[in-house]
Amino acid sequence: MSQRKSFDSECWALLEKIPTGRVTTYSAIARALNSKAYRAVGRAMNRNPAAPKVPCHRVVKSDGSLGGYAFGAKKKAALLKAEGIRLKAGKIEDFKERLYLFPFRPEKRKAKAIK
DNA sequence: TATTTGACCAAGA
DNA sequence: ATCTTGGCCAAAT
Repeated sequence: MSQRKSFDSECWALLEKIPTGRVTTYSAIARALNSKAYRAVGRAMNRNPAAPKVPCHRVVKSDGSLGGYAFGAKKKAALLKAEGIRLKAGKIEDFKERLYLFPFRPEKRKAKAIK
């Protein structure tokens, strides 16, 4: 009963947790799923189920550049700017501060550190 | 089943 | 700073 949803579905679900005006990285999503499949995450985005509904445009690369977008990189930049993200030389300004990381929860709740 | 591909990442030159 | 190389994982072919 574990993992009855596909890996891709899990990725899309996490996207909805990204606050407006924030961005996250492919790596962060993979880590949230306790995995290193950053590439699989990106592929999942391309196979995005409902583009405007799922904020896949808020997912960027680790170095602060936007990365790709199924509707075109230009569109992605425009969407981010509309959310208040400033771009500088094709990269996100104050990337670290704009970056949103998902709560990291280890499988073993040995310590009640979270929740 | 094996191979290929991809909206990536990190390190090295 | 850019470019190359190797690695990483899941889904598609």
